Amino acid sequence: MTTFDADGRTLERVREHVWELPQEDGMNVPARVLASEELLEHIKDDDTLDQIANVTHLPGVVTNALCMPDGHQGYGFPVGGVAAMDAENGCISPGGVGFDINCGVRMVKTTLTYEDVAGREEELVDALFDAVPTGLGGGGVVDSSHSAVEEILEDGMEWALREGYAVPDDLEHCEDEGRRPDADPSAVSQKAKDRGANQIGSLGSGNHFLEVQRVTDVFRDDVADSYGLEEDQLVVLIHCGSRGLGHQVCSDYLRRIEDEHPDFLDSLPDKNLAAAPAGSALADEYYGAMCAAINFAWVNRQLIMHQTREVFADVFDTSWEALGMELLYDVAHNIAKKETHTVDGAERELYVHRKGATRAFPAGREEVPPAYRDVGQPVIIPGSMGAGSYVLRGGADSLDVTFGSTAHGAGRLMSRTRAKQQFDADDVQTGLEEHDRIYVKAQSGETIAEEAPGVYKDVDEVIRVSDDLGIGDKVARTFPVCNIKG
DNA sequence: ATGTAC
Repeated sequence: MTTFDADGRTLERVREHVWELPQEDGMNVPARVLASEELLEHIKDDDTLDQIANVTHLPGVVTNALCMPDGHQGYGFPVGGVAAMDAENGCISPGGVGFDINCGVRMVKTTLTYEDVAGREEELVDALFDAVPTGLGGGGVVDSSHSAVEEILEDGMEWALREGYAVPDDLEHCEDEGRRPDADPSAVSQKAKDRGANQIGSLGSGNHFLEVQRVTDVFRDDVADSYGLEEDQLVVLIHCGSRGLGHQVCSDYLRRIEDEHPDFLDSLPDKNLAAAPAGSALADEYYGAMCAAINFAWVNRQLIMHQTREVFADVFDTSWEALGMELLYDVAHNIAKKETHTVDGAERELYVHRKGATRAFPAGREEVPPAYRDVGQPVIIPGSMGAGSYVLRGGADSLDVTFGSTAHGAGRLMSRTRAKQQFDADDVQTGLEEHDRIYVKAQSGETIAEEAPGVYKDVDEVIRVSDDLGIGDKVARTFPVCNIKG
């Protein structure tokens, strides 16, 4: 048997790119890491492997807890963690979703090409920076109003449609059509609502960004045709989440689990795995609050897309419709969801947790919108601001291997603290501009250092593993033109 | 990720 020695833990090779931590001690199932040996080298010395093993201690976890190819250590669960718990006898874990509930990515298409924007990058990046609020703290696209927050939490993208910020096609091209019907605004604390009220339509900070990109490669012509993507086309990527509102929801429920289920918490190897038993009142409340925060995040991305459309219409002196600025798809990176999966030949209702992982449903699955049902859902995976991104399609094997999931990014190589020691913001910014003609404009220099291309793994390697495994297949690759961030 | 603290 081939093994990989990782600082005290031994991974057993199941097949190419599939490594197993065998079941031992309190593990309910084995854990699996999906990675090449090159990617394993990046995580062998940190807490990633301990964390994914810890996840298997949670009650009702099914088949395997999984770490995606871009995985790295996180809070309780690793980032890049996928775990499915039985919806009746299992549990639901805020730590398995993450603080930034429905952090996610959408791609907006255009009919422009790189030629149309070459030489005008700075004009465009300045206009986008002016139109889209960035950075920590408050300030959104729409004025704060408590009734608006309530409606957004309840209705998600349907609110945006009613208010004239969306067209019906935008809803069709969101996971869950941009609305989680299980949302329960009454389960969201007033404090969370207050934090969200003046952040409706704001990018935030950290790894969140808005990037204009050009399509540089098409790998699967038939799928790219279905998605409306071709070489040299200009597209826009929007990456952000639920801001302070989602963060507050996560904090509130972690605290409540500590207060209300202390014995259960004590039985787990890591307190940060905090989970509420399925069927408990607290589990239902968290699920309702999380779904509401998910709705909020969709509206957040929608309003940023709305601003983007207006900016392009202004800069190119036409309408966004004439520029073909349709939403390709909006994917969530941090969510849990009740889904039906086949486990050992039987259909089961599961809470699938994807924390830093993307749903990657293949052709035929009913949740995939009709426009993409014959080819599989689009999966949008951002790399770093110097590397560009990928569009994949949900792979035929994803349901068997990962509960229909794949990676969500390149994955960090180092902490933000270390990144700031290692990189200088001005050097990074001028390097990108002079070497790659990538124009970056940020609210804070610290963010540029924290998000320097060198702090990320090789996104090409992450995608290679996803494609080889058949969980997410390469469709197209993009390269940055200009980027705004917090 | 985040008004970076219980």
